[in-house]
Amino acid sequence: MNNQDLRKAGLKVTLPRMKILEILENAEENHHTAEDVYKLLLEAGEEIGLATVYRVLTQFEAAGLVKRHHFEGGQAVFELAGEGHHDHMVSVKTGKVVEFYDEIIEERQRIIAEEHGFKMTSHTLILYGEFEDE
Amino acid sequence: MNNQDLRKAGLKVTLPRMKILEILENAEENHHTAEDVYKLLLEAGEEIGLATVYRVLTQFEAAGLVKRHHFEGGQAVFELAGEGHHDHMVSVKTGKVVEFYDEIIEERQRIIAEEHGFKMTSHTLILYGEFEDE
DNA sequence: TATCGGATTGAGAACGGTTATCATATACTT
DNA sequence: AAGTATATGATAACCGTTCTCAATCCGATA
Repeated sequence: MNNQDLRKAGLKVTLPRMKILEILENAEENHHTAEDVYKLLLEAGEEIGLATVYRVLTQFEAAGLVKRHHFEGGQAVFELAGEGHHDHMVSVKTGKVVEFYDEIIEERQRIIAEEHGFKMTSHTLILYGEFEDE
Repeated sequence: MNNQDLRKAGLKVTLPRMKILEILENAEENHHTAEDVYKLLLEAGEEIGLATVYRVLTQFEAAGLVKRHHFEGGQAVFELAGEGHHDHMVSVKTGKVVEFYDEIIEERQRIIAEEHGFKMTSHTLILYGEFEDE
């Protein structure tokens, strides 16, 4: 992910955009709230405004570079959009997020949608609970 | 659903609580935002405050009488909690909601959770799209 | 490389949904 | 019917997010 990707997305290459991409790529966790990203940038010594973080993340989302999820808790979380779709398992205790993909579930969803005359454009499946080792 | 249910839930039987239950039971739609309920009550000539609606719905939720869902769009929606669990199909065009249940999906979720050492306590599956006849 | 014009930024105000505050009104006990 | 604790309604506060707008930056052009 680099300047070319930004340009391809129709976005000027600016410092805030590059820095935010950098954070999303190099952070330990894959899923961040806007405020997370903002704080990480401040800690890294960058001068950036929270509004810019929200704006840029929204632009990245529109460009397909990141995905936005609404887990429980009010704040949206963002992740770099890799190639494939996946669903999420979220710890209600620690917030830890694990991704998974199950073709059987995907297939059933398509079938159910069709049975209901429903043209499905997206879906979200989130499992809440806690990991046994936490 | 009646006064006994409220008492059983540890809630005093008050006018606002009864009226809100009534709305949830008799409305055309199964899924309502707090503001929906509020407006329906006003239209029905009731004097009630929005704060009360939120409070009561939250209490109902805690008592297991209603379920709260976070579909896209920011506002939470509430539905009477019937016996069984189900998932949702939401029209991004009209907001129409259809419920469904699929044992294969449920089963796969349990298996996947187990495979990840994850103690699942709840889950949400929402399909977004539009119905062919709308 | 210096200039220019439109896009982007940062600070803070504004916003929408929801929750907290608090004085008043209302259920349930005796 | 009276007393007491709980519930209510109006409104302020709250929190995450978006909007506003003057100042700044990017990058196409000369």
